[in-house]
Amino acid sequence: MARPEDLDPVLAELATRVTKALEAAGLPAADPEFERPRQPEHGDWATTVALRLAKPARRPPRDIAQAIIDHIELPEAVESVDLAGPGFVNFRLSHAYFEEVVRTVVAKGDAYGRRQRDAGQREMINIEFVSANPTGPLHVGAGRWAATGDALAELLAADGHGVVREYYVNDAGEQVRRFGESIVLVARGEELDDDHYRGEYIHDLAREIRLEFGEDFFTVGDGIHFPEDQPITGELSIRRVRERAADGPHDAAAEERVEPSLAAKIGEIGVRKMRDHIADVLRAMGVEFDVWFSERVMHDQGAVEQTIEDLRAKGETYEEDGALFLRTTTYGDDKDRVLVRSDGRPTYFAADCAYFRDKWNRDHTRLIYLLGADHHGYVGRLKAAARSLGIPQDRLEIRIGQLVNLLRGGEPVRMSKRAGELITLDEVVEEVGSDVTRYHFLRQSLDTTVDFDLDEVVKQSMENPVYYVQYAFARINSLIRLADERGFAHGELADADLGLLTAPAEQELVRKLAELPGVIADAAELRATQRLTRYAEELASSFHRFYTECRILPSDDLADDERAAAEELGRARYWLAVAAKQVLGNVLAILRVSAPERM
RNA sequence: GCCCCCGUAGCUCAGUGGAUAGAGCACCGGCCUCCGGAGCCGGAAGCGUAGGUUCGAUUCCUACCGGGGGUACCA
Repeated sequence: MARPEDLDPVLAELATRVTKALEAAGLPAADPEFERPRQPEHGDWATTVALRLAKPARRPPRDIAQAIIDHIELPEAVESVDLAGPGFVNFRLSHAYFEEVVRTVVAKGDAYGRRQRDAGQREMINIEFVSANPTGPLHVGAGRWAATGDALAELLAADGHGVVREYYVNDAGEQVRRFGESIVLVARGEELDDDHYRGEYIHDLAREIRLEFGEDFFTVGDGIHFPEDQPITGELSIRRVRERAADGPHDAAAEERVEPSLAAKIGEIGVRKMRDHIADVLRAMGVEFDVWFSERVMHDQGAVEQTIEDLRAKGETYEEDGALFLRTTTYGDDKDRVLVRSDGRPTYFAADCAYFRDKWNRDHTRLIYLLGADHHGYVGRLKAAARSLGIPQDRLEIRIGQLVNLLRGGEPVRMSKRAGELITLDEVVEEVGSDVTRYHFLRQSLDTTVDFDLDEVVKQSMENPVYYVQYAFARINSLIRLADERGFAHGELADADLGLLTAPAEQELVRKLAELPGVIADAAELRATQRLTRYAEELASSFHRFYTECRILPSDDLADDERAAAEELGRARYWLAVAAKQVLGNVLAILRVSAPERM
């Protein structure tokens, strides 16, 4: 957890003073950890160091706390200190401290809350997410990884790290051939087998390819020539998709039905189209990847073979029954994994290893994988593979997110084999919007299974928390707009007397503004986007209360003697509102949820 | 069988060792002469069970109960 004293010089100073007080009181040295008390009556910061010290010092915690209080020299920004409960030492910050917060927010602007790190503290993080196979449209669950991965990336950047967003495209191998074969068979009007991809989108692809390349494309076979630089264009209209048949036994006969090279070629084209479509959908959700990493290119460049050779040379492999195994059990995996099948073809796991090597060689200091719970079984072998390749254990981080239940009116949307109707992500985004979709996913912990009820999300859209937050933002804008229209003389922040902000609602709001740096640091460290959405809701709530209780612009019907005071107070409140807008805007920017001027 | 996640208010979820466990929805009662009522204020209601560690456990450990997912020379 980020230490508050690393983020705030005042806290750092206070930590020093506590340490000195311990020394002056003849107590053992200890790290004074600070936390924010839940109850406002308990002050702004508390340390539990007296409770921790009770045992080693063999004195009652309250005595120790009192000794600290007796010996401490308070920094100027700390107004008071007191002893409470079993031995808490509570500190209350001065009003001047919070006035400074408002000034800092306005001065730093978009940078407020973000962390600057020294070169030594700064990581170069690669975060891989979504990476859905480009053999079909994205389902709703992928939306969760899109929203969460993207916001986490933004959060890590805000925490001062370098970040690369990456999508691994499985565009090689057996599944591409099978995908291409599915398209060809559909184009020829032939029956599909159980292990073929099926769905309206396969028909769409077949139709499109026919339009672009001609009817012969599906019948000529191996002899056909494909110009490498042929532009692939055309709108893909994917709507209702029948679920592809899965889990079927591998049917060797299916391989003979379409010439392998033709199937592979068509599959390649289909994959490119699907990948473009996926990129479009993700873009509609505000997600832009820095790297689309092609598995096929990696194979073409011999990186997979090279990696297998490296592993063999390092003595991490052995042969058995004609297959080459990687000894992943050495590194805690349940069983050793096949790198090269007995028929000589490398497995996908071999490609995963090569991909690891490539990523690590790109000078990242940390590799984050965001995977769904359905891939939980891969974690052991991925970690083992990374270690086999010499990637330090603590540099690879695999986050498992629980799955999304797609519901309609409280009933699960069936995903049965043939008849099941699957709702794609682009349909959802189109129907409920990117902001609602993202926010819904970002609000929940990765450890929680999310229910995404199409009816509820649409029906409740007007009472969705995202609107509560956006409404607060729009409301502040409206206020500032109105101030301008009325010619309210808000002057410069430097001239405003922020000392006038003493009402409870004002204090609460300013304190909330002061929390942002810590919230960002903790959320980034815990990889927990829900910390930010909660904070956004709390901040919006604080603003709404402030707005309700505190008149900002002076009323029209004031006597002259009241007017001057009201305007003075109004100026201070105006700048508080400006700071609130800045902070709320900064949070929404990290979440990549829009901050509307009006709604 | 083994592995992972979850069990907190009527419902959906926050809270990864601290003080009186918090939001939203739903329910009940208040607040519009003036800046956006998509708002504000108040009320009722909860840590699956049993042990353990600790000054202190919703949080960490063990067992059990209940729900979800995973356990391929698949891709």
